[in-house]
Amino acid sequence: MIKFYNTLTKKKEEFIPIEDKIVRLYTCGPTVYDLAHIGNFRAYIFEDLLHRYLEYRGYKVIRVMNITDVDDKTIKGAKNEGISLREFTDRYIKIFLEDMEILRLKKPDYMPRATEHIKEMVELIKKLLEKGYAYYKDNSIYFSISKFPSYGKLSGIDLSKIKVGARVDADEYEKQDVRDFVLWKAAKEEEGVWWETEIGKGRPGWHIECSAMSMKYLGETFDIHTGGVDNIFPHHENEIAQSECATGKKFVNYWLHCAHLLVNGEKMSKSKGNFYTLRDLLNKGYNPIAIRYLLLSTHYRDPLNFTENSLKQAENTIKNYNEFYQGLNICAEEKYNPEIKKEIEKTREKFIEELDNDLNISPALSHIFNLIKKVNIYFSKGEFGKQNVKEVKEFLEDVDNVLCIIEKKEEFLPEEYLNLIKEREIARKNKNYKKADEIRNILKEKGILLEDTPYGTRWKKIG
RNA sequence: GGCCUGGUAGCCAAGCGGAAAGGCAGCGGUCUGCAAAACCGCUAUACGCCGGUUCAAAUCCGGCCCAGGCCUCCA
Repeated sequence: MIKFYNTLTKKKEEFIPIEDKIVRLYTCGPTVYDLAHIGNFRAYIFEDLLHRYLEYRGYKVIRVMNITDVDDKTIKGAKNEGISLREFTDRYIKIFLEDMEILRLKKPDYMPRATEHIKEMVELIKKLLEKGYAYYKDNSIYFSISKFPSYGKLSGIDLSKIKVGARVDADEYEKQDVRDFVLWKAAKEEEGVWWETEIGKGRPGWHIECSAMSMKYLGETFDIHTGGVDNIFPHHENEIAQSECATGKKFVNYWLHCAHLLVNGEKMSKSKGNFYTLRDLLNKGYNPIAIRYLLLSTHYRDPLNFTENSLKQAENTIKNYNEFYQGLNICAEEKYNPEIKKEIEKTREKFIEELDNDLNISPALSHIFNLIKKVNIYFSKGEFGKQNVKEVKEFLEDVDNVLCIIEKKEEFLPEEYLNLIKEREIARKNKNYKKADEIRNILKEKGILLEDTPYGTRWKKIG
């Protein structure tokens, strides 16, 4: 039984999809005006874990990740560079997709762009106008939150306590009530970005795209909607309001939000100089799989404190994990140890049990490490066979459908080195240790480390 | 000001009422011809601080301190 913490009910609840064995999932995606930073990727990695784990548990997942390619920041960015909005956002979409691949983020089934769904947004706004939930003011269209009594149910916000003032953009758009939010922004000459539509000349507000696109691809009511905690209010609250008023139906059953990432215990910001994009870290030589692992290994609802030190630790973990995975290959014995299979199955059960519990990844990982320890004991005692190798590797590959941290390297050694290794094994058998050590040192200088195991000598490349 | 998180060993991080998972780093040992790897042991009488509830608290309650988030377009 899978349980998720639902922001809407503030409780852990059993997950029951609307349609058996199918999950309709909407994950808030990027606004493509700049490179995504690791804080953003924390959210995307959480969404990736959710996606992969649901599939691991046998669900067919239909997932949408929106791309916000029209908003104040993208318009401004394009204008600054004197290029079209399309050209500008295309560039960042391309980089984003590359970054996703580097971090092994599973591609959603749909990645709709806001600018390609103006028609759907207009339809939705028309519906809200017809039903009296929206009103025109100076050619912009606003949603009237006073018409939706349950406004605030997601964030638990008390409207009467909303501070009116500093952060309200008073001069730009006139609203009846400062707490109302904009559905459609009247065209502004200086922006140069607008669409001629039935509801007027203008461009969409931010919230409406997610409602329009999620409903288009997932239906008027769907299973899961995710994002960062900062999206709870106002973004997701507004999505609920506009969607439920338009359809008269419940919008989303489960709302999942991930906590923020901190850097050295502080909020990441450009002025503090603790701002990292994925590219920054790659340029420093960090292993992207370690970045993935680090962002993955803390529970999604807990704040994650990112430091380069912890990233180095993650690199070591990933290195050890993969050396274990690779290192089993040396064993080609015919013998079979039935205990291994039992341990694997126990581990698999615990792995599932933990992740079923609101994606509780840390203990799930600890069970895998405990298995590795047990396998190492049998392995070094010589109580291991090639069928066991296969079993263990298959298990790690199985959980890797969720974790994606195995680095499958096809590494080859030149013939002459392989011959040296053979020579050394003969020397060792003849107790000619001087020669054996010489060969080992020669190879070490070439960056090849030899390890003698009960099953023969294995090698690995060292950095 | 209102609402909400987190503060567990050198570092990262689980546990959330009944004898402190796991990872990384370090030290000592076992194995090994020697290494490497692995394994074993040691590194939190203790979970931000102070009180309280309880037979029993890291876990519940109150207060305080620190860090962070949201309060109209930030994942």
